[in-house]
Amino acid sequence: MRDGSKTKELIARTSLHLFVEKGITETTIRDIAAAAGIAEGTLYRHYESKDQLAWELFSENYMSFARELDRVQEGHDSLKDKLAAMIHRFCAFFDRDPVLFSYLLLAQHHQLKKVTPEMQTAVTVLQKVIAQGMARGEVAEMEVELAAAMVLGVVLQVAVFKAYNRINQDLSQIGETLVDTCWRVLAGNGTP
Amino acid sequence: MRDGSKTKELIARTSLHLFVEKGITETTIRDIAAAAGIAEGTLYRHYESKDQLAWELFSENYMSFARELDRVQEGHDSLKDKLAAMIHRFCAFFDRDPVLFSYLLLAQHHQLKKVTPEMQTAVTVLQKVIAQGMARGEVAEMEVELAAAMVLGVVLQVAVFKAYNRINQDLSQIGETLVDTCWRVLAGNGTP
DNA sequence: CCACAATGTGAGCGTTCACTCATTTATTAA
DNA sequence: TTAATAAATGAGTGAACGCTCACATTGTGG
Repeated sequence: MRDGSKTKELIARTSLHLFVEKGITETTIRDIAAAAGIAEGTLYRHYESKDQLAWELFSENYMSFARELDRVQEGHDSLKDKLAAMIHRFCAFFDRDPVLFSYLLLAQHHQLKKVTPEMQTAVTVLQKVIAQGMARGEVAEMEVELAAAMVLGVVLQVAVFKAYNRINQDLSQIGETLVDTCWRVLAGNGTP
Repeated sequence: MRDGSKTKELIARTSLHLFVEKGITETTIRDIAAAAGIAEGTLYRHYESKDQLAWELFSENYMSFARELDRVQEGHDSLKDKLAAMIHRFCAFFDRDPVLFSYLLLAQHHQLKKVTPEMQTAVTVLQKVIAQGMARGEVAEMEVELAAAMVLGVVLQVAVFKAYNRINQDLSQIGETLVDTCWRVLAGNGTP
């Protein structure tokens, strides 16, 4: 018998590889099982559904991105600059024309409708962050933009991810963690 | 018995409505047949597959958009201004950072890979149009941008449409028509 | 060595969906 | 009226897919 946690890791690595290669909808449980050299049933000992597997991999990746951003604050400037530049453009374009931005992102009416609630949540969070951040007078403009882009960017990414891959998981969980990370980036590991 | 062409039109209208409402992948043949009050088999008398039906509706819509652009050249300036403004922003953002643009549009590596060939074709066409347009010295800068955005925009739209709805139709057909229209816009109904 | 739990297996279930085809119904031409 | 053609029908087909479950295998504590 194989060690349980090793098998789970194997499934995670194999499926992530296939998801990136072919997309989630196009990757079947049979594909994953065959590629990992395990039976289909085994996968369900470790993950309760394909949705959950995909979601876990996806949020893990975004958590490591968030951790990366934390490290940016600790002085790794070249990554910070790179990210800041990217995110600045991201933000600037969204500021200039959010409707066009959304339109380009999703390109179809029914997908736009799906995303709108999450987008509004993101905007609300964003406004709170900016308002409180400004009020406290501790936050540089770039940092607000960084945080804002983080929230907006990730939420939009999640929305697109969901639209593309037809995943039905809830956004609230990842949303909360993102707001936490956002605050830490803004206030330097402090709590709101 | 119903008149054949009337039935085809009914199918077209009904399915377009459902496609816009729910998306193509989420709309089944049964949905369309039920909504139109016909049997499933009837649909296949008029369209050889769901792909073909979706594609026909989609390209029809873009053809009418192209015709709209033709009419712009004939003096309907407010629409031209409106389109030009929209397309200018579209172009400017693409110019500034095509990689980020594509990334935002598609948000996932495997979808990017699918689109790349068509994108390259579009860029080639675009370069030809600009080069020849400039050489002939007849084309205002804005018109080049308009045409460029038209080609790029529509091809990208088609690519996103395909990625979202998993349609496997070829792009070459619509591509040629687009280049034709492009030339007519540039040269005022002349041929290259 | 045995009992028991944890893990692995893969044939098969239930469902969905695009598509087919034998049959029925309507239209037209002679 | 009748024969021939065109259109419409919907039960049925086969394939794909996520997921289950009865059973097999392996590890562990007493």
